[in-house]
Amino acid sequence: MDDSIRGKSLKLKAEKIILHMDGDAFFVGVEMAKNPKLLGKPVVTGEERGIASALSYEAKALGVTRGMSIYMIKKKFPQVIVLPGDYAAYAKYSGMMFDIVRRYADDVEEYSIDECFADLTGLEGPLKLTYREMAERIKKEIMTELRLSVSIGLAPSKVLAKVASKYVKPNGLTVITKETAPVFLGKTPIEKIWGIGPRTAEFLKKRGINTALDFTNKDLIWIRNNLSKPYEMLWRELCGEYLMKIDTEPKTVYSSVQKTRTFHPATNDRIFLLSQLSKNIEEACRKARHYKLVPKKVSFFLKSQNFEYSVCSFSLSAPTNAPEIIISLVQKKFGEVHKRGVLYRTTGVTLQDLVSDSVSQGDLFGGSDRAQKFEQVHKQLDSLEEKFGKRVVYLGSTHNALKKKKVGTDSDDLDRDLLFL
DNA sequence: TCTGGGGTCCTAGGACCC
DNA sequence: TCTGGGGTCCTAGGACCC
Repeated sequence: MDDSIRGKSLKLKAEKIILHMDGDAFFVGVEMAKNPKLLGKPVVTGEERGIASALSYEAKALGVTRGMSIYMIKKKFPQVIVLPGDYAAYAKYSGMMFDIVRRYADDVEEYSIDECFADLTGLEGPLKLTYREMAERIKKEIMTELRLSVSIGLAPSKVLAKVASKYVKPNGLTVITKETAPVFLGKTPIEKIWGIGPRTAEFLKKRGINTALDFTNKDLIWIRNNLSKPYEMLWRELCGEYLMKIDTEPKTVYSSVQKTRTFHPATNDRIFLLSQLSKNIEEACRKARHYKLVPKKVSFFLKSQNFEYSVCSFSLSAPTNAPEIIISLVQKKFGEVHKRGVLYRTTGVTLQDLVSDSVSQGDLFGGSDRAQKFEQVHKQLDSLEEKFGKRVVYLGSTHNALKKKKVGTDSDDLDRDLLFL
């Protein structure tokens, strides 16, 4: 075989074809699929949170932006239709969307509720379709079966596939190859690259790197000397190397679980803040129990009006997901983060270093009797709540968080049965 | 971006040891 | 008392993602 031909065929074989699919204004898209009367209208979701989480392109055209307060939207744009989020529906449509991609590819990574990656490499022959035709079919099936619009990018690496799917949006289909990449990268501002946030973008711009092409034109030595480890992989992926693997495992393990709550007006009230933390802890523990996980460490924080964090973290002598234990420890440490005269807007708790509860149960030195009794009680309560719907029972220490909740008060919170332990 | 909520990974630097 | 050098482990905090 001629050397140049052999070189070429090896290269073709090595080249990966990665698909990235991104839902267009996904939450709003699902709302329109559920209720086609909304099509063509300015729609936003996020009413329950008080800020816009997704906007239809019509709403965007009016000047509504993501994160804008619902109050402001209703005042300035009375024609906009404001909807509460319907997360169960989003999850359902998300699953159906990914199943359509699975008709074509075995290896699909569900990256977020509205995004996935898939490996199409080598499917041209068996499917008797070009890669572009596969993407076209996926788009068409999602549109006709689910009435959803998506944008797709095809490229030899994940990072380039992300560039491609963003390049034309909504309803786009963009193919980038190693050869054509410079054209696309030259038109992509550096801050639009997946993995480059505001801090790194600022750092790079100061050094004259304004586009993704400027970035790939730097040599690898420069990247290594000036940036941290993950950016080398980013650089190589932008150059067309396939390094970030498709991860098809569904997410069932967490290394941490976090619950936070913002309220307004900001406050310094100890009792109120502690009751908010108590609620955070209850909810985080509930989630940990659901995944049969127990934390070895706990951290909690107060965030001030100026967005300054005061954090406190501590290890548990024995892992537990019984909120009573954790609440009493947080109460003891509260003084370390709470300062007089500072107004706080957010509380939060993170359960860290989660391990399987079966592992910790078998431990002779494991939980105290007290902790294990609480854990038993919560197991019972969890199944009770399965039956009667969520939030049947709250701890007494959480009572204040419900009573004093200022925003988005749903009145039946107050009527729920409270259990004082 | 006048800023909600839930995650992950990496790094610098301290503690501790020889 | 002052002085090295080197290794490991852990933690806090930064930066990023959707």
